[in-house]
Amino acid sequence: MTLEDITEQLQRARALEDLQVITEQLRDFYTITHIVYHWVNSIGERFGAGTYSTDWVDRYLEKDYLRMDPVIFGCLQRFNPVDWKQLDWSTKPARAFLKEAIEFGVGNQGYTIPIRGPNGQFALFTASHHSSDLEWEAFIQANARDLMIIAHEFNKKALEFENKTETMPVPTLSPRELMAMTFLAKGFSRAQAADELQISEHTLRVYIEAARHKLGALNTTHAVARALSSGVIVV
Amino acid sequence: MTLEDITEQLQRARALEDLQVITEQLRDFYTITHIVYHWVNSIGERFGAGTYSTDWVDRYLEKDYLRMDPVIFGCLQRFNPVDWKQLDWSTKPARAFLKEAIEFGVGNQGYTIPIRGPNGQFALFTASHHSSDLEWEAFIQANARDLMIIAHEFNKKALEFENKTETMPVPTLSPRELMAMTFLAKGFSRAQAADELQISEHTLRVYIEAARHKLGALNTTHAVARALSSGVIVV
DNA sequence: TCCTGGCTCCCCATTTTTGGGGAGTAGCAA
DNA sequence: TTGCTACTCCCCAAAAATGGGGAGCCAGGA
Repeated sequence: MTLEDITEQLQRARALEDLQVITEQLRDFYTITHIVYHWVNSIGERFGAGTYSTDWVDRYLEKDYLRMDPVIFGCLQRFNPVDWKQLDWSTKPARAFLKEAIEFGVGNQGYTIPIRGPNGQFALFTASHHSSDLEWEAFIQANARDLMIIAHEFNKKALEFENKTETMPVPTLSPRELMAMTFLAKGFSRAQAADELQISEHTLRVYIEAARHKLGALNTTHAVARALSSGVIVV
Repeated sequence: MTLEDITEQLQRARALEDLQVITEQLRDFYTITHIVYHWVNSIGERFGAGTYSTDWVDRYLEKDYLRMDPVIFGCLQRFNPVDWKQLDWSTKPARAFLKEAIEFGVGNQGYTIPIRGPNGQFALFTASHHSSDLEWEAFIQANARDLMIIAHEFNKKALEFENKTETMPVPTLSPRELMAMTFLAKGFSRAQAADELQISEHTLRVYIEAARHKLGALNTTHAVARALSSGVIVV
């Protein structure tokens, strides 16, 4: 089975289970210990496909390691893929976590690609292996680009699956409504925003209300949050 | 000059001007009309390197086309690169905008890759050309992967430059502060959020205030907006 | 033509938020 | 031990936001 075969299969994937199978194929293709795709969607639900043992996944969730995993933390602040060696393992809990991970069969080497989608969607694609630093470096050097492309294909699929289920069409705000929301997002009070737009505060209120209703928001803050995370406005 | 030469040069780039030169080299290498990298950083500043005429850039900024450009709008909601033909050009202002863009020398075809970095950073990498649909499709088919890798290299550099100069370090919110902001972003009132967190509303207020100060925000809505667009919280 | 949508203005009372202040607990690290 | 940070609770008065209502003007599409 070649890499081309696998990516083709990835593009044909129809459900989450297919992604699971593909992580296994990739692991075998590269003859490494693990391939994992881990995804936090726009409403905070988590989902993963990968070759970690279920014991480890269960333990990870149970102990809420998400909150202290240096890989997650590092990737949230980075754009580039990270080799695990680059991360900050200096704190005690971080080292304990790493030790436990290795006991559960995670490789001592790892390379994780952060992927970001619209609406704050965030995902990680990880390759992990038991090997020496030198071997691992060579592996990364040789395969970094392919891994990145594959990671993106995975995320494409994950978003595709998500969109099938729920999508609220993004409402169209009028120019004044956009302005109003933008000023609010910038921290202006209603009075200030009205002043800036050279209209009465009462009028501004009408826009905010209109925008709120269009966005299906419960209050002004919610409306601004929705407008921002749906990309309707940019601050 | 080969593509390898150009990417190597990209990796050696030291300043924004270097990126400008590289867009020109890429344009010539692919023999297309334009290559543009456009970037909105975490504090809303805009920056671009590319081969568009300065006339067009000036006009674009002057008319505030950012707010109605379907390319921007489409990319904000998508993960995949978009061919301009897929976008929604049905509104009148959108069509007028396109017409004007073509008059100013922008190609009738275009392919734009959205790129997202940490802290809500967002960038676009665009290839544009004057050509038939078929020719363009072939070009994209042949070069999509390379373009994506190049786009990522560009963004890597841009983030590198940014970090050198100014960075308002992203504040670290405590778990409770994060919860508070998250509930507010979800549209909960303070009373509801406090209820949800099983604490008094007074306590919740302390968190909101603390988060506000850490985020340098003028009011709650502003704080939520900043938390969202800096990626501190995800709703 | 009529009708819709966008823009503008005004009133009311009620609820919510804000901006200060202070004070005690627990846990972790130097 | 002595800090520091996170978490929890409380008071008050002033400012801001909310949720209804109504009304007129203009432009563009059916």
